Amino acid sequence: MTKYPKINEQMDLIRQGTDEIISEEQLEQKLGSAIKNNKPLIVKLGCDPSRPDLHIGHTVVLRKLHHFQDLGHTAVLVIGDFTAMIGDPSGRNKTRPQLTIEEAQEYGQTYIDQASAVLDVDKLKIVHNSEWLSAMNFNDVIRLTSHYTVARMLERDDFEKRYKSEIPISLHEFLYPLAQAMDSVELVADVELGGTDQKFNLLVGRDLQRDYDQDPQVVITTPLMEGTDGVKKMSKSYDNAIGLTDEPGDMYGKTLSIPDELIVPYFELSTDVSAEELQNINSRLKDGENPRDMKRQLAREIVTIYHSPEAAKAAESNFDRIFVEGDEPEEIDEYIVEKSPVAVLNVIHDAGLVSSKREGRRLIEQGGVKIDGEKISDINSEIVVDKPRILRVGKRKFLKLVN
RNA sequence: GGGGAGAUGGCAGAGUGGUCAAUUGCACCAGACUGUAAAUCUGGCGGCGGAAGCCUACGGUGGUUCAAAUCCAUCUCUCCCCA
Repeated sequence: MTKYPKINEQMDLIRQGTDEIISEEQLEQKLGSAIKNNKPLIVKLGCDPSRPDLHIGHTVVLRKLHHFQDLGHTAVLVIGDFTAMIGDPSGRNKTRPQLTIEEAQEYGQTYIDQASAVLDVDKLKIVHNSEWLSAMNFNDVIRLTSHYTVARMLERDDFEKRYKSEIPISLHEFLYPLAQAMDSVELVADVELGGTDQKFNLLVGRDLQRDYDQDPQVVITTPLMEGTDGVKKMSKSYDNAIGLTDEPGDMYGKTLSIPDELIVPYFELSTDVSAEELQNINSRLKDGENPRDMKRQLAREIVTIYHSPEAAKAAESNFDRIFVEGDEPEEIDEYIVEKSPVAVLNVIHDAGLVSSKREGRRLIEQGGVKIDGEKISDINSEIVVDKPRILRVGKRKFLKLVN
């Protein structure tokens, strides 16, 4: 009669790769009543559509949401279009552009498209928080804010830090956690997921639900993934992210550039390898096997998830050609040159391989430009395109010159 | 409402009349090396130019000066303290 796995089996899966569950007892209770009443749990994940470029760090929590889908529960993705329209000023002197409704909608869709690599979109319930938040009037807002105190707001880590280091905090930023909590009330969420940096916001949801006489949601946080630099958390703005829409070659290369210590965490958080396989990788590393081989496997896994096994294979052999053997890739974009003896500097500039001639000069001076494998040293060098020529700028940029 | 401090290149943060296209660190790019787009070392890191040089730039605008990121006025924004 039951379509749900046993509670302890569910718990095992849920615990995998999570940072914290607040609280496990409540979760078990909720799972129990879900089975008893044959009523799936409402599992909520909010997303910020203002930056729709997802990277594999985002997929950690999406993967967790997928687990709940697998267990038969209702996954709800809340597109934070309302909050995105207001424009989060944190970060300062950026004057972040406020999104229009259309943009927020469009970005939301992009988000869903990318998330579909990890989630079961057909079973996903998607809502926009503008549906209820924009309907609130000032009276509602005041009543909402009265549920929380300034002192409690300042408990939040980043608010506290900003306050102490004299970085401005706008009043409306205090409304963000409340708005997000309102989403939980509106959805009567049983569980809310988020990265560890979201813990505060998620907890506010619990408090608010209690005030609204709801059973408080269980909060589950997932670890933040470190970026490819191994120093900061993964983020597009730190330029240390592996984007879900990255080309296979980029994905593969970026993965190989991670520090060795990140191999296991990456496997754990961003791939679907089994616990046994993870164990295996761990012991191979301990036995002193060349970490490169594990890293290559990791890179293949990742490219396979977002592209295909074939793309992974191609990316790998391409990588070997270029970086291991110093050879050219098999496929190179063509660029048509109009007149035949043409200055190398002009070509690399016109073709967009460098952003300015100044930069092109620097590269030539430093020996970073090659034609058919021959280093160019003279800034005024011209090239005769009597046959296709391979132009290489730096390590990774190639162009086949034709006429 | 009163008083004080500040706004500098992607970020952090020096510089307080010429020697400043602006010290330094991070990030970034290239070269060498390497299992790697890791680490390390070397070079570079506004634009045009072969170069000399020129142009644009230190929150906005206007001014003083032979000369301003630096001085003055004003505007915008931010932080702190007192009420």
